[in-house]
Amino acid sequence: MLTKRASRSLCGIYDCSSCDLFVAERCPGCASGNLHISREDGSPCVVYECVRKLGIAGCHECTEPTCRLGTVRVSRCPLRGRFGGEKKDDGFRARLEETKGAATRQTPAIPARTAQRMSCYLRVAQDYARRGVATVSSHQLGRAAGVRAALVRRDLSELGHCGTPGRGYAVDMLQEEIRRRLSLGQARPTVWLGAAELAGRPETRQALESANCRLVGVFDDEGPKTAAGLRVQRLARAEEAVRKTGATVAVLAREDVAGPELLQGLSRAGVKAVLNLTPARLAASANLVIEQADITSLIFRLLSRMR
Amino acid sequence: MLTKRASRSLCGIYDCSSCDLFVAERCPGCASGNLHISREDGSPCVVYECVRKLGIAGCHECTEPTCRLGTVRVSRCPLRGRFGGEKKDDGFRARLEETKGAATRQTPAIPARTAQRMSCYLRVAQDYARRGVATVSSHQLGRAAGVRAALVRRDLSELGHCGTPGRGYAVDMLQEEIRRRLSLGQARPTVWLGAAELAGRPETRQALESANCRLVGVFDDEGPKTAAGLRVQRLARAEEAVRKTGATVAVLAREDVAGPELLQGLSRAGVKAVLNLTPARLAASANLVIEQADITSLIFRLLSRMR
DNA sequence: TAGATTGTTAATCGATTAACAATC
DNA sequence: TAGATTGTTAATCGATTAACAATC
Repeated sequence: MLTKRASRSLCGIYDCSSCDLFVAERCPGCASGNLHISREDGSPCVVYECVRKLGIAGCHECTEPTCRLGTVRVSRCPLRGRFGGEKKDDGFRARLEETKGAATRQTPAIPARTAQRMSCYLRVAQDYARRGVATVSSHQLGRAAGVRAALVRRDLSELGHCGTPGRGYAVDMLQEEIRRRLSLGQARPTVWLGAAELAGRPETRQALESANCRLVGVFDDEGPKTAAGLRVQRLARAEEAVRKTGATVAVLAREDVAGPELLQGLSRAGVKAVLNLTPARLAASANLVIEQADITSLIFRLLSRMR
Repeated sequence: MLTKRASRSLCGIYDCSSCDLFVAERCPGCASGNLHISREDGSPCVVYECVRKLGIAGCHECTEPTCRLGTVRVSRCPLRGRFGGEKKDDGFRARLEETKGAATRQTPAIPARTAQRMSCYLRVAQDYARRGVATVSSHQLGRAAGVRAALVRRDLSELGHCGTPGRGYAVDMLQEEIRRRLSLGQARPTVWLGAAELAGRPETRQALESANCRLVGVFDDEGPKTAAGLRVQRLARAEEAVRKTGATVAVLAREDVAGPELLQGLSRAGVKAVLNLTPARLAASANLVIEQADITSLIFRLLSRMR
C-alpha cells in the first residue's frame, strides 16, 4: 500500500515502491502524461493538489465534512482505489494499459459543435460556482445552453466519467475537466492583424483571454499607433514576430490582408489556428485550421429563419 | 397573343386581354405577387424591367446580340413562352395554379446552413459581375465557399431553376434570385442595444446594410452620446422606438442588458429577429428568432480543431 | 429505500456527397 | 456533335434524441 515518504515517489507525496502497479511499471503516476492523474497541459491532478494543500498523505486521511472535489473522484483516480478504507478500483487497472498508450498518442478530437457548447457549459459552471452552488445537472446546463439534457450528457461524456448519478456535475470539477479537455491551461500566444478593428472589440479580447490566448502582437500598416496596450507593427513583420513569440493563433480582422500568401507565411512561421473575422473565405491546410466568424453569414441565417 | 397596348394591361406593357391565362384569371401578372414574374418584395420582374428599359414590347422584339439576363429566362417567365418565335413553356401553365397558391401561402423556409452559404455565393456573384464575368459555375462557387460543387447546386436549387447546363449561373440573375429568396429587397429597420460596442464595428454595420437592415435607433444608458450618426437614447425607450419605427430586427451588443424581460418587450413591440453578439444564451420564442454570434464559442471550436 | 440523474445505446433526423440523366 | 454543367436521386455521414439500465 502507499505510505507517505519521499523516496521512489512519482508524485512527491506517495511512496509508490510497494505498489504493484508501479513495480510493474504500469502506473503512469502524477508526473507522467496519464490523463487521469496529471493534466494534459501539465497542471497537476486535482487530488494531488488538494491533498498537498491540506498537508495530508491522501484522501483516507481527509477530515473535511464534505469533499471539496465532489464525491466522484473514487472512480477517477486509480491510486484512490488503493487507499485504506476505500472500495474498488472500477476496472481501472484493466484500462490502465490503454490509458498509458493514449498519453503518448494524440487525444481524439472533440466534435466541433460539442466544443462550441462547452464554452457555454463552462460559463454556467463558473456562474454556479460564483453563486456558491456545488453541482449542476444536465437539465440545468441544457436549459442554459438551449439544448436537451441528453445532448449535454453526450457532450460531457467527452470528458470521461465526471458526473454523479442522482446529483449531477460538481461545478469545480466540471470547469477543470472542460479546461483540461480543450487544453485551455496551455497558453497560446496570439497575434492580431488589423489594428483598427481591435479598438472596438473588448468582448473579442475577453473571449480570447478566457481561452488563454494572450495578445503578443498587433500588426497593421495604417490606423492607430498602439492598440490593446501594444505598439502596432508593420504587417511585413508579422511572420518574424510569430517566430519570435511562438504565436500559434492569429486573428484576421482586415479583409484586404486576408489572402493565401499571408496565411501561408503565418503557417510557416508556426501559426496553427486562425480566427477569421472577415467575410473572405480562407482555405485551411493540413496544419492550419480556420474558423470563420463572419457576421454577414449569420445575418443571412437570421433573416432566413425570420417569419 | 400579347400585343403592345395600354388597355387591360397588368404590367403596363402587354395587353393581356386576349391571353387565355388572363381571361381565365389564372395569370397572376407582373403586378401581382406571382413569384415568377414580380418579386416577393414587390420589385418588378427582371424581364419586365429589361423590356421597359429597351423600349420594346417584349423579348420577341429584342435585337441585342446576347441576352442581358442570361439564356434561361424562357423556362422562368410564363409569358415568355407565348411570344412570337419562342418555343415551349416548360409545363409552366400546369404549375401556374400551384404557383398562384404559393404566392399567398408562406414561402417554405430555406435551410439555415444554406442561407449562411448564400451570403458567400452572393459575394462571389457580385465580385464576378464587377470583373465583367457573366457566368459562374457551381465548381467556382464551391471553391470560393469551401464546399463541394454538389452542395452548391443543392443550395441553389432553393432558388428554382436558375442555372444553365453547360454554362453555369448568370451572375446578375444569381444575385437577383438570392436577394429575392431571402427577401433582401425588403427594408428591415434595425435597433442596436449597447452603444459602446457599436463604435468599433464598421464591418458589422456593413454586414447589416448588405442585408438591407438600416439602423434606426441606438440605445444605451451609458457611454457615447451619439453612435453611427444617431443620438443614443435611453434603453427604456427602446420598446417605444421599435413601435414607432416599425423595427423588426434588433442587435444585442451588451451582455448586462441581454435578459428575457428586455427580449419579451422588444418582441411585443414588433421585433422578430435578434442578433445576439453577447455570450449570454437567449431563448427564442414562437415569433422571435435568435441568432447567437458569440465569439467565445467560435474560439472554443477553433481550439478544439487545432492540432 | 425512493427519487434523481448519469452515461450509453439504438433510433431518428438532417445535412452532405457521389453519381447520373438531362440539358445546353 | 462533344464537352461542360445543371438539378435531382439515392447513399452516406454525422449530429441529435429518446429511452433505460446503472448508480448515487
